[in-house]
Amino acid sequence: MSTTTPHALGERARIILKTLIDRFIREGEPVGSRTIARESGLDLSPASIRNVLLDLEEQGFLQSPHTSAGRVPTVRGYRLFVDSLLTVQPLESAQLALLEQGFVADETATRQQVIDTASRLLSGITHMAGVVTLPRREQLGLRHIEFLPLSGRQVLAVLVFEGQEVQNRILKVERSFSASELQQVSNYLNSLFVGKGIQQVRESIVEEMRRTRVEMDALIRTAVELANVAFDLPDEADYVIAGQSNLMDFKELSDVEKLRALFDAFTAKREMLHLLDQALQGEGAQIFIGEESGYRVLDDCSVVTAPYRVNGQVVGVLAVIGPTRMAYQRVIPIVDITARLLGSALNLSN
Amino acid sequence: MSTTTPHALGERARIILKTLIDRFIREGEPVGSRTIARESGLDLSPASIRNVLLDLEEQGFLQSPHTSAGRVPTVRGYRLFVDSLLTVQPLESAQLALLEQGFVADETATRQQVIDTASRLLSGITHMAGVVTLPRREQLGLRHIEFLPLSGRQVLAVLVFEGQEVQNRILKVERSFSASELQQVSNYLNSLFVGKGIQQVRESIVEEMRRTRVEMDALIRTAVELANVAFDLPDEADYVIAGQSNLMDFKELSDVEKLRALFDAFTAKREMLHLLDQALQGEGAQIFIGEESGYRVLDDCSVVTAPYRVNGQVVGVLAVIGPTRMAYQRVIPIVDITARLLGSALNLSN
DNA sequence: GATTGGCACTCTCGCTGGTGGAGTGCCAGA
DNA sequence: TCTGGCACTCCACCAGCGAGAGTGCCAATC
Repeated sequence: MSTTTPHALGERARIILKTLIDRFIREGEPVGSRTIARESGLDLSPASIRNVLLDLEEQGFLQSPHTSAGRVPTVRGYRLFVDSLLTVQPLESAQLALLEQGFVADETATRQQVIDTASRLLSGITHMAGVVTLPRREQLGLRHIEFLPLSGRQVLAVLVFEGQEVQNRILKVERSFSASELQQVSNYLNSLFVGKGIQQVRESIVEEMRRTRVEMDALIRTAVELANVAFDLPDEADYVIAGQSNLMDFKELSDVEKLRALFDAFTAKREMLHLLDQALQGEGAQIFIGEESGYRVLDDCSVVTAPYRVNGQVVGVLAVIGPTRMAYQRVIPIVDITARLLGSALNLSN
Repeated sequence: MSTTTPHALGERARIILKTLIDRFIREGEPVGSRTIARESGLDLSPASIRNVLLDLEEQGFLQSPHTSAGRVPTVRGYRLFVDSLLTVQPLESAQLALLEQGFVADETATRQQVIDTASRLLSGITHMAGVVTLPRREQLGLRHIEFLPLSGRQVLAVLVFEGQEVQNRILKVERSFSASELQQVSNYLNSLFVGKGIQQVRESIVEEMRRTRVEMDALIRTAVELANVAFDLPDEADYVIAGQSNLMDFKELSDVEKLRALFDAFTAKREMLHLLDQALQGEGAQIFIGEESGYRVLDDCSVVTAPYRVNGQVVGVLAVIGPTRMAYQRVIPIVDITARLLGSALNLSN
């Protein structure tokens, strides 16, 4: 690369770039030198601004749709903006209130309801799409396990986790079990597993299975076998999305083809889940701008994510999806705070 | 009304109307007299056809977008077409196979999965939006009820219904209960309620409560009170939708405003549920064309519905939603057969 | 009397060329 | 180093035009 390193930008260039992007985010139209001269606060003529703009364009931070149309940020421009130019706004108190009200401690709310609320709030406040992944059970401690006889060769397994999460599974079994038999099985497994995460439970099961071969207690053997089936099913990741249709209002996403591809990706979920998984690792808010996400359908979108915690463990992530031209300085704190509120709402009443 | 009654249409007019609508459904563009002269099989010149078209337009079955643009069916035209002109096609064997494969007896499938499959199949085969309401629990018999102690003042209620339906509810209670206490409660309630529908259960509860005032058995009293809470929560109607984005491909729905309103209605669900409720009453397939539905957002859409049964009881309805210009003769049997297949898939393994 | 060919009419759609405005790049002068 | 001036480019908008499609009506025909 013969271009200078990105951060060799002078103060003036930085101010001009920031002014341009601020303006573009607000108005959505290419910004010309005259506008910047007026708004930047720098006492410079449009002509001088133009020189700087030319530099910025050469360095790949800006581009112009055509010769006489002002300039528009590139992905690289947004990146610089987000990383070092942006001044994160404190959340407006009205919006904060809205969020807090949304999560008002309602002890009867199910996990599903809390998650729905979160994604609806995200999309409602930002006017974009809000996404919340379901808590990964891998990370949640088991509160309770129970097996119930159904008719015939069916057993109902009920797994209760921290964070309001209840799972039912209907198991097909070899022979029928009596209620009291299953009761004992449940008791035994509870004493063994409660408090552990699924991963630990699986390890325990393996260990128990080894032990069982030696110690020939029929009950324990049954218990371990049932547990093995109950915990065998894969831990499918999933998410809830709200406000998809908000995206239809952005003119930069008005290409029907692309919009449709985007919506299809939302329902197919696979790619989105991959992306959101990456955000699970990171610490705080994370931002994927345009092509950075690596998924074609998101080329014209940015994704702002933040992980949320239950019991100190990161169990999921929430995100706002909108056009690359979004008010990052507003969205970032919204996602951040919602993540915290969601975490504590799920912690409640464990 | 001075106009003649709708069915005073002569045979010739009927043939012409049918030809026109068939063609319009296939091609999507206003149909002119020449086209009809060629396709109708009638040995008439375009000029004669025009005379008939004029009549049909005066009677409100057709309209022309502008003076020189051929003609297009009105809602009334479609209605007549659907009610008495249409020749329902037998389902293509390829599609039938697709449907049957989709519902192949998989005993491990949950109710949710079966429903999802149904709506996905509907939308996949028709290339429109597929909707399936969840089975109304009101109509489903109870297979099993169980109460489990959680920590503190929480009790987990598990309700298992016919049709693979399992419901969990975390109840807040006045005092904590022991496992064995709840076991007894569960046993008692099972003996009382199993096999009954929710409505009957509620009646039983009321009756029991009256009895309880006299007979002062603490256990029974507790049981009835818990049951009262567990069955008190409302039976929320809900549905699953698939292939929403298919609708974006129809040029007649390309108005972004309207499309957005439609999508919002799908997520809000309320209006849609009202509409689908109506279809619960009817016998077989039912069709709402354009404004007939009574909901603005559906003005440009038609909805083809059919109820489905579990244990002989109508418990839900499925629907295909698309533009008024849809291939009714194909869609009707698809919806019909899917309804039957869904019903038997849910009956399975009760 | 129903049917038909002829015809004038209407409306849309796509193409063309012209104009005004916005913004640029560059250069010469301060 | 900054600035005013200037020629240039490109888009968006509009009007005008011709082709094409389809109509309604009328007079002629079977």
